This record gives sequence, structure tokens and C-alpha cells, in this order.
Amino acid sequence: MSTREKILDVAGKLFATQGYTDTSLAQVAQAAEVSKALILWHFGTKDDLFRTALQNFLSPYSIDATRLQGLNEREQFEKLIDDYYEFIAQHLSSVKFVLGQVVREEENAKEVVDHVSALYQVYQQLLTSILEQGRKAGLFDPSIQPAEDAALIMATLNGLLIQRLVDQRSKINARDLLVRFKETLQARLYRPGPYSASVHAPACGGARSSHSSAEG
Amino acid sequence: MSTREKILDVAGKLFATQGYTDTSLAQVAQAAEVSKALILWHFGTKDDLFRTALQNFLSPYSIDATRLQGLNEREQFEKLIDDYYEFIAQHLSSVKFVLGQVVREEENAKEVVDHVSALYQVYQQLLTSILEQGRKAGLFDPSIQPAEDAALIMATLNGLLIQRLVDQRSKINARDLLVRFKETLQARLYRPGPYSASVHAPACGGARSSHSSAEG
DNA sequence: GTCTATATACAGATAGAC
DNA sequence: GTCTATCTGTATATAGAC
Repeated sequence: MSTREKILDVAGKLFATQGYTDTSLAQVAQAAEVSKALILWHFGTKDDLFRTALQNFLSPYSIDATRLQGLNEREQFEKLIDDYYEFIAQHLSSVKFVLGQVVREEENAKEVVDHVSALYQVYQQLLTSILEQGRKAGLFDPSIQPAEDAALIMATLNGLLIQRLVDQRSKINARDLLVRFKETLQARLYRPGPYSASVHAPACGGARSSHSSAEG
Repeated sequence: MSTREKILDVAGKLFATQGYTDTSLAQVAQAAEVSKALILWHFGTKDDLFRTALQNFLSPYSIDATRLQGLNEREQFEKLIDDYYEFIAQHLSSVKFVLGQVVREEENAKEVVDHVSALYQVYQQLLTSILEQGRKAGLFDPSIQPAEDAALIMATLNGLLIQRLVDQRSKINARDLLVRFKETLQARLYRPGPYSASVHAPACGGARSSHSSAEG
């Protein structure tokens, strides 16, 4: 790892936990074991350092819709929820970072928020279309409202995340809540037909649908 | 309004949107149309100003449980949800403030987070006990899990709030989502156990019938 | 590429006049 | 109570040696 990369790495971590203003170049310099001047030689200004570190930081934020191929809508639905939660659980600090940017209404925060917001829209759209197609295929209750229900589901997932951030020492385990949430979702969405407990494909003849899965 | 109060007021608003470090005394002074020295004469240090502004700011955060008296559990349940959402909607900026404090792990943020966290616990506990008693009274589905479901409900409400913060220009109206959320809650909680037990699925070939959907 | 030394600006805080 | 003037520390950024 080059010196430049090392600076980027530690800067990203510091910005993530402390925010922009509370992270001084001196602090980054010390953590990266270089001089302040070197940082500025590499990146010009603190602001540019921030932006460049951001690119590094947001790179894991992407959606790989191809992983849903070959699954029916129920499976896609469950996988999407699991993946979303899993991603968030494993990127808590960067999620915290993004949330911090949302809250502060700074200039340099805009692009972060826009980036994540766009990604969020894609995710929600993906969930919506899965619900729509699943309804058509008879896998979901006909009374579901794909767009609204997708938004509500994501709201709940985000809320679980917030709960984790605010109250780490909650009596109720966050993962237990996720399990309970999926139970109630299944009871609600899968209602008319029987739903298989396992994620593995039910070997029932033609219960398939058009796999025109989502657009990126 | 005294000069002191005016300082407190503008300081609170600035802290709320910009955070502690990003709000300078000079900025507060200008907004309050006084000198920096006067601020410090009144409050001693910036930190003390912050804490005092906080008291001002958190004062609306309280729960008036007496307003639930005389209602049955279903009514209490619905009122609690409406109140929670209404409160948040009307205090978006201060909610943003609190959220900012949660995200930054500053020293002076601790007491805010603790204050709100405690209040949050009370609220959740209240919701839990309403669900418990409503279940006993036969108003709620016997298969509900009061603690977990209360946590999930609050998670969803919080998630709706986050959605509003992140994406103000969403296609779906936030209030419509709340309506939809309550519909699904009622369908799920009020019904005396149509989907009880049986998580295990037999073969497919499932009965598909239009079910009896939610009532208002 | 990397450093030390330094310029410049602004932060929080104090002194003292009125 | 309210101000101006000032102190002191620390921030970003630059200059120039190696």
C-alpha cells in the first residue's frame, strides 16, 4: 500500500467517525504517520482529500442484482431483505457516516447523500418490482401494494438499524427482531398460498414467473 | 424575550442544524445580534451554552400517558402511533439534531442521546404493555409478541422518519405510507389468529383465495 | 516525495471601559 | 449588561530545503 493510499484509508476512517470539521489534517497526519504537508501535497486541500476518501468509502455501496437470477419472487424477496440487513450490519460505521452527512446540511455532504439516495431508490424499486411480479405470479397476496409495501419494508429495516445505533444495549437482540419481522412479512404477504419455511426452491411444478429481473 | 433567551434560541437552532463544532460563537453572536463576549458573559463557556440550549430544546420531548386514559387497547394503540408520528413530523429539525448527536460520538453528545434513549424506552415499553393487555383482553391476535412487535413498530415509524430526512422529494407521500402501515398493522394485529402456528408447508398446489382484507 | 518552518485565519476566551 | 480590543491556541495552507 502506497503512502497515498494509506493516507486515504486512515482519512476515510476518521472522517467517518468524526465528521469533516472534527477531523484535522494533523490528526490524519499522525494516524498515517506522515506530515501534514505531505497530505496537502498529495491532495491539494482538505476538501479534496475528503472527496477522494469518499470515493474509496462508497465503493462497497452497490447492488448486484445478478445474484437474484434463477430465484422465484419469494426467494428474491427474502434474499433482498437478508442482503440489505447484512450489508448494513457489516458497514455500520460507514452507515453512521452517511447518516451524519444527511443530518449536517453541509455543502460537501450533498454528493454523499445524493449517491446513497440514488442507490436507495434503486433498491426500493427492485423490491417493488419483485413484489409486483410475485403478485402476478400468484406468490404474493393480491392485496399487497408493491410500491407502498416496499417503502414500508425498507423503512422498517432502516428503523432497525437506527435502533441499533441509538440503543446498542437493548434487551431485544437486533437479529431476533429481523427474524420476527420476516415471519410477520411472510404471514402477511404470502398469505393465500402456503409458504415454504426454507429458502430452497419448492419442487412444485410450474409455479414460476417471468424473471425479467431488475434494472441496475 | 430577553437577550439571554434570544441567544439561547438562535444557538439551539444553529446547533441543531450544524452540530457543535461547526457552530461558532461568532455565528451565534451575529445571528443573535450581540457580541461574542456577551454570550460568554451569560453562559461562561461554549460548552455551557450548548448544554443550556439543550434543555430548551429537549423540553417538548415528553410523554403524556394520561391522554390515553379511558380508551381501550386498540384505541390506545392507534393513538400512540399517531402521536409518535405527529410529534416527529412537527419536530423534524430537533429530531435531526438528536440524530446528529447519535452519529457523532462526541462527549457532549452523550447526555442528549441518553435523554432521548430513555424516553424512547418508555415509549416502547408503553406500546409493549398496551399490546400485552390488549392481547389479554382479546382485542389483539394471540400470536402477537408484544415486546418484539412493539420494537418493530417503532422501528418502522423511525424508518419512515429517516426516509423523510434522506429523500424529501420521494414519489410516495410520507403520510400515505403511514396510512398504509396502520392498515397492515390492523390486519395483522387485530385479527384473532388466522395464520397461527403452521410455519411448515406441505406441498404446493396452494389454495388461492381472495382473503378477507383489513378493515379501517 | 517528504520534510521543517512559517504564514494566515479564525476559534474560544479574557480584560476592562461604559 | 453590553461592548471593543486583545490574548492564545489551533486550523488550513504555503515556502523551500533535501
